[in-house]
Amino acid sequence: MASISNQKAGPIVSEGQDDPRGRILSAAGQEFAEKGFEAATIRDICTLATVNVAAVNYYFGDKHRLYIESVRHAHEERSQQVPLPEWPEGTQPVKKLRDFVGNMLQRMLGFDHPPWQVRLMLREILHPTDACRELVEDYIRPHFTVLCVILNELTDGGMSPAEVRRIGLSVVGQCFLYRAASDVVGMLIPPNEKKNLHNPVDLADYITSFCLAALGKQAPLSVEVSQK
Amino acid sequence: MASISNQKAGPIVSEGQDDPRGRILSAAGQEFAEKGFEAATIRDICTLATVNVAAVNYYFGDKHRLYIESVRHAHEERSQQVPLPEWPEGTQPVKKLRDFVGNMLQRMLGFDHPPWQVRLMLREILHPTDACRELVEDYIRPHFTVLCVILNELTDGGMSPAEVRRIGLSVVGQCFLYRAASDVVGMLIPPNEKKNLHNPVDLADYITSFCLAALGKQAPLSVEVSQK
DNA sequence: AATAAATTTAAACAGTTGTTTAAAACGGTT
DNA sequence: AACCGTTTTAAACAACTGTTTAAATTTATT
Repeated sequence: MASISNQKAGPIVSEGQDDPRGRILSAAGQEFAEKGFEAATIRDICTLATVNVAAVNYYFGDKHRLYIESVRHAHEERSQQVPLPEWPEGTQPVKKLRDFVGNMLQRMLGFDHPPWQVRLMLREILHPTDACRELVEDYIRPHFTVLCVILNELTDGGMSPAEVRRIGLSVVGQCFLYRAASDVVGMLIPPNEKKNLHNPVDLADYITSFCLAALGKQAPLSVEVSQK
Repeated sequence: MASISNQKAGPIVSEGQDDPRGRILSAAGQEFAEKGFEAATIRDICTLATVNVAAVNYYFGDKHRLYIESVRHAHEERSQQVPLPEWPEGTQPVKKLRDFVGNMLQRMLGFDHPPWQVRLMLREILHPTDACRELVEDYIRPHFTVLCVILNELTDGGMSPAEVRRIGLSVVGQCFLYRAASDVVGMLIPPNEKKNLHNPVDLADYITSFCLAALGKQAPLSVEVSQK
């Protein structure tokens, strides 16, 4: 007879090594990341996952629910791949900020080109769908909160939560540009400059310095010749 | 017989008031901006433009060339809508920077919600296609160059072009986040905070201050209680 | 080994897509 | 009024989309 999953979407359980569900999830993530929800086709996904076309509907119900699961799968994997750093008690806030920025850039930019997990999450950030809320609550907000705590420590609690958040967005924004608009950034600067300066380590040093200087925790980036 | 335009794509010329070409261009821009290239359909575009389905192929050849023209049309319109500010000779670099940031935010964020021209350009920046190169050369690079000149003035030529560009990207990045990730930003901060602080004017003041402080051209944002 | 459930398969479904066609309507010129 | 090229139209095209079907196969349980 027909399968049960037409109504409830999915078999009882499957977490093996070569389980088709996992292969579909991975293939779908890559296709959605590269082409977006509409342009990615179930047939391409199933070919990449070496399963039958009907497998998507059998395991996930429909394309939309597959997409939701793909985004969840992506940020869960990425959380394990690049976990937040942990600091021993008494670590200098300055070091924490530098570590955090380096960690964020590492997670966003990756080692060579960014993994599909990040590109899929990025799509959801730029053009949010139903999957966005969970992504924000389970992935983005926890990270952002850590940053705000560091910034609060750094400024000895001398700023309001709103001010702290605004500075946090300044930190994130500087990193975010290199990820979201990487192609355009690459067109705006000379190729060798991109090679030499635009790597996670040097960028983390620079962005941290920029923010520390703005907060008066470090000498300004520019030697001032004349005061206004 | 059949029309000539199958090979050459487009009639001789049409720049009237109610020309169908212009209506298609406008409708396509809105649809592409909202849904992206794949999800936007020629039929929806033509319905919105109140022309026949075949009009797109008659005037533009195919969907892809219509998209290219739409992006061009978008940034040309936006250049006229929000032109770069002009300063009388001798204007303080600090004021120029503040004006530039305010201008950029105004152009990106718009008055209420951003116009479709900006959202279409944003899509092209985030997921570049053939239309990207022209967008960068004719729109983005000129703006970025102006910013770099201002920053160079501001630091009295005391920085290398590469350093200037990097700081320029810090300025742009802070603005860019509020536009590209506006939904997620809105989820990360309290609603009233978004209303009170996240408008072009206050954001421009803050971002300018942040950068001026980092460059030592203004007092730090945070009063320092203890030096490291 | 036999039975039942779970999974996989090939084929088909109905709907939509971008694009093309050939005829009709339009607008200006002689 | 007749002719011309230009524009607009309704209809059709083939290809592709997500989804469903019912049978075949595998897997597990008795």
